[in-house]
Amino acid sequence: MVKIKLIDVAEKAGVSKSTVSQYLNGRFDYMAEKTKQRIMQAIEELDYVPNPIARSLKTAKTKTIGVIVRDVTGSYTGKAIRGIDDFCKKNGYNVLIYNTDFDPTIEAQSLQALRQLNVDGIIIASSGKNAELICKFIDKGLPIVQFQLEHDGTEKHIILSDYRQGAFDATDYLLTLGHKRICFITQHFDSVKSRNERYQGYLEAHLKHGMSVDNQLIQYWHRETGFELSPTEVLSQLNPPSAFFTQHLAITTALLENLEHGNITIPDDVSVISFDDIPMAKFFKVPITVIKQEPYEIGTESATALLNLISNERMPAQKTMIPCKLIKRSSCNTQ
Amino acid sequence: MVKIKLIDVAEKAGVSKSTVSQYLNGRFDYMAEKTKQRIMQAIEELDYVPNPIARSLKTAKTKTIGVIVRDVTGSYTGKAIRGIDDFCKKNGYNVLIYNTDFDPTIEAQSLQALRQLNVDGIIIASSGKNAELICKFIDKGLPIVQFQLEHDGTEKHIILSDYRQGAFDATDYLLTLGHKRICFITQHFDSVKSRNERYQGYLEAHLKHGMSVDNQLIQYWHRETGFELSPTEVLSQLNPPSAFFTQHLAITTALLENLEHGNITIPDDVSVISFDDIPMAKFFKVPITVIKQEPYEIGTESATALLNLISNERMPAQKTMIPCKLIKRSSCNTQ
DNA sequence: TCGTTTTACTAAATCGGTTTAGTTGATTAA
DNA sequence: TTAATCAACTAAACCGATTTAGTAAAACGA
Repeated sequence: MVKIKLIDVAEKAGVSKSTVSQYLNGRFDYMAEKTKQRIMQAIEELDYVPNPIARSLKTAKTKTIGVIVRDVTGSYTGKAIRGIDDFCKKNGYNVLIYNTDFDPTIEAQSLQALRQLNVDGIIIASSGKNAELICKFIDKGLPIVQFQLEHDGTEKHIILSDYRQGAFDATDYLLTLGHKRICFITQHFDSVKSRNERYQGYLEAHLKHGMSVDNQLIQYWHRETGFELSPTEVLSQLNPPSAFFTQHLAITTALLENLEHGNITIPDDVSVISFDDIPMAKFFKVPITVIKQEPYEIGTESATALLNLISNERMPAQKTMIPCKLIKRSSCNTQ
Repeated sequence: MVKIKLIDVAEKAGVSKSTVSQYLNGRFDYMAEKTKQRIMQAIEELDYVPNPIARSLKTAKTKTIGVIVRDVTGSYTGKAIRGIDDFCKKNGYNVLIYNTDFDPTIEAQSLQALRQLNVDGIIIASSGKNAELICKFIDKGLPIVQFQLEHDGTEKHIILSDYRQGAFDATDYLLTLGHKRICFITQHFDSVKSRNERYQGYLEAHLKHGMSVDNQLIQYWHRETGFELSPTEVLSQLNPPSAFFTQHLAITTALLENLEHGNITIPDDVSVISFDDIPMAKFFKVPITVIKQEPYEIGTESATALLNLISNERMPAQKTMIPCKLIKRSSCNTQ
């Protein structure tokens, strides 16, 4: 198969390479109508498609962006990627995905790899451990948009759920149902702003109901080691909570396992509300009430922001928050 | 930020561009040890990284492969992609993902797009509607590996589950439990070999148990329009089945919805077994017994095959089947 | 009528590597 | 001693586009 190239088109149309290139790039300022026609026809007849590699070499643009996530396999991440990809494809961009598996070192390597590949921009759900590297890249002119998690609040362009509102709604709902002690299970705050925001929402809801929060109600879960204090143990303490509010799906899964293991029934023994929607939740023994995020929309918003950033060099920093939605199912009892 | 290029390295090391290029490509045949050292050091000091675009232009290799799937968001597809990606990254390849949303037209466009991007190869879970295009590309020398679904059996390189064995095991299990009438719910066969293979497995199991199959037991589901005859209706027929065997997750979901709606309980009223594992199945009201596929492994196998094909030009055609595994949960009763 | 613009196009440099065809000096074989 | 071989490099062409600087002819203005 002989690859048709620009010079073939030029010869066929009886013009120079330059003119064909002008045509391809829509610079018709000083081009005779009939020249245009001839080039168009030559392209048509030869079934010519420009070589993006050659173009990239000269323009230093690849029409490709990189996306760094923890794991495409996750339900939030999968949908976010779909949102990013759909928007990018629609705008002529390709996307390269890098999985970090929650490892900041791999995250750093991915950032480096993407830069070496000359991507036009990067969308990253960062661990927060590579803030300096990200800043360095931004300073060097590489457009970067973050999503999913805010860390120190210095992020320039970031799109995420309105965690405060989501956590507020969840807590408010439970308090309205009459719960007095709601156990908030989170990963360690580690100065991750998004985790704190949820906590703020939780606090504000208590404030609204004129209630205070007992520190014992804040419980921690680690990705590697699980719960610091298992939910069943929490329930056997003095003044146990009547509800659990888990901050993401992995915690919810661990919670459900633990409760099942301890023969504790939802919602009779304890109510449960979870951040993140659960696939096929309706078939659960107890369909879990959740705060649903909109990962697909977060994806499209991130991609929109990045492509803007790519074309508009100097865009003002901007933080976009997508509202969460309370989906009532049957894991919460009135008290 | 000044981009370091090959010529900078050459100057610093006091050699020509060619020599540096030789070094980069590991052609040390006639290179003095101290030259090697000097180049190495220059690269080190300048923190030089070759520009892959420039390299691609000359070599006509992009170190990128394309993957065409229906939807990354699916649990099978997501894991398969992870498998492909992990293997490719490990071998210095990047992967571009194209989603078709089950639309053969988009599939064709994706194939064209990937070819225009000069990917080194393509992995595709094809709809079967673009067999000629795929053949044309293969003939033109573009390595292509298929996975997930076999259509006319003429596929050159293909990796998929051993559907016949999986369906056999599922059916055998139900028959052993004493079921006499098992309803097999599938999409229309449409001469898709993988769907037929499942059916063959289903038949063979019956054969083993000395039983015949009633054609009424084969029921159809369409992606757009749902069931031809709803499961509840099937159950209200003369000689109803005592078990359903669904051929993939989307059908299972539809089945469960329909049964719930008709107040039919699993497994008391009817047993259910499903192809494809179900995420978080253990929390279901009735944890569904499934035939689990190994999408991650299918992904890595596909990638392995493709990279071999890319380097070994003429590889013999090869079909790889990954065994399925029966996961017994509690949706099947003894009869 | 002659200089200045404007129009319509092109030659050649460029992007950053790879690769081919040499070149040079030293070593070996006849 | 001299041609042939070999080791260690290099000059220059090339990949397929874009872009800059420039040219020739036509149109315009005074």
